[in-house]
Amino acid sequence: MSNNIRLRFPPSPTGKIHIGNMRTALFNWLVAKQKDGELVLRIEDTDQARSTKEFEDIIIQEMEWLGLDADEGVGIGGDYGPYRQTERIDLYQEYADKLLESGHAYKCYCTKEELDEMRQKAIDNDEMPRYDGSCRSLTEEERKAYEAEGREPVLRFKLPAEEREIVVEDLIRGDVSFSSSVLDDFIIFKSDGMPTYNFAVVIDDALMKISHVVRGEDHLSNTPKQILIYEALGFELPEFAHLPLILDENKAKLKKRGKDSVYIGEFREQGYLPEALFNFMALLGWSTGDEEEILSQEEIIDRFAIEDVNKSGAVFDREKLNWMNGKYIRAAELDRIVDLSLPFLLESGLVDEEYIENNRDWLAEVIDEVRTGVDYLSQIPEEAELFLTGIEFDNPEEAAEEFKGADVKLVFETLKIKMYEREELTAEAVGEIFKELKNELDVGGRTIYHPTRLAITGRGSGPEMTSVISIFGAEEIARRLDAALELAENN
RNA sequence: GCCCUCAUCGUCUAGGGGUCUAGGACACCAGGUUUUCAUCCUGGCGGCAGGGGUUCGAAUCCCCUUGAGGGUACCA
Repeated sequence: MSNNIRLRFPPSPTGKIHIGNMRTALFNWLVAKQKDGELVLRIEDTDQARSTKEFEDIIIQEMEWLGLDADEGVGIGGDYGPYRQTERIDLYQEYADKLLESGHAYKCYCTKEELDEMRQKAIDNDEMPRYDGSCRSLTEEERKAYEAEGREPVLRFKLPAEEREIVVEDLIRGDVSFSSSVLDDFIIFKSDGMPTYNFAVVIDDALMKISHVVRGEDHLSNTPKQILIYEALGFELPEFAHLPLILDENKAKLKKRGKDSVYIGEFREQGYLPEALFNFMALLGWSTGDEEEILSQEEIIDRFAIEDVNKSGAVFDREKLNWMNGKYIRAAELDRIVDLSLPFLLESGLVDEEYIENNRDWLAEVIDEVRTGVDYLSQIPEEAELFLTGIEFDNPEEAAEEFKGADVKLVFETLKIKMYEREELTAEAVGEIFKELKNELDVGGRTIYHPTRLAITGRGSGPEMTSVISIFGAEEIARRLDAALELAENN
């Protein structure tokens, strides 16, 4: 399947991966899948101070969880490796040398302090902070003198002498043009021997034969610099597409550390379903245009087009994600939801391994009932609690009063009899029993339902009574009814 | 400061000159189902940032203003 369509997702492992990054990965994946191309996972770890292997593992793990499989890259291999930038230094060096030879780059010995001073002075004078090019034409003696001082040079890209327009042809935004005069001689190799982002990204994308560069809008302003490098090296330009950013509740670029965490791992740990997150992320900046928003992976791949992506930023709306996730939870195979819910139940202490072993079917019934009310699976325990613990009234005296009411005993006793009359106590059967109760007994609906619910669940509200009774079974219900009556007599 | 981008209900969006008294989804509100909560169904509230043009006719095209965001690092 080689049609020269190649995309890449190049995260830097300097933090846990969040919604913003993953949405970019998703869009790249979608284009690759749809155009029958390949997706490359490249790790941009040139920031030695902040990159860690641990974060790299997290990225891979979370992509896998969401089903965003790469065809090539770190952890997978391929013909264009290595795929970690720190393992590609020789390559960057090689192309940097070419630039040096062709006169497109030069060594700069200015220290960070000198640069900072220069920048500050410019800002103070209300001028644009740009590198002044003082090392542009150093003599051999000056160079030697600096080296004798022990200064480690950086490599700077030399801007074209003549001012010119640099046009980024963007699939989403159309042509965006920049004047070279707003750029300065930017650094392509750091003094620690690492390439800078703008340089490495060009070398990698070119050498890895990337055809489509799909990335966040925050990279748009850097693109002209990269285009200059492509040109200086005689590389062919890829297609560019700059995605709108995902914003936080304050409409600012999503931070790695916000009020509400947006790390992918936390969504997983809270019991969000990967397909729900997938669906939701796809709709951040893109839409099919018609009314249905619950879309399968296939439908999304089928209908996605990078050209249809929005230009404006999208606020991450957790409410909508919750709604969507709830939909998916209700629609999913019960078995799977049970498997995914068990760890939460275990953690809550409501059940233990042995209990699960012996009561899996019963737990499945409970979970099935309770899943209608949750947004994510970590909410299962609190919803399931009333099925898994004994009755405890918040206020026993008040409860007792409720049970002392006229006809309550009659209702309870009749209910018991009718339950035992049934072969199978399905929710439908219980429904019929309640109807009979209402018809045969001369009591109001409230007298039937409210005390019954209280006696059985200890609460004033909760899942539907017919389901609760069906799930517990006649015997347990009878016990609870009796206990309630007893409470009434003793208070 | 300078450069770039963006601008439709609170939020995600449809809309690419007339069919828009602007459609859908989430949230919210009301009603129905469930004599509870939730689910589910129905209905409602709510928006083209402002000002100029162009045009017989602008949410749609152009300009300005305003606002928001991004970039301007030996971060990526």
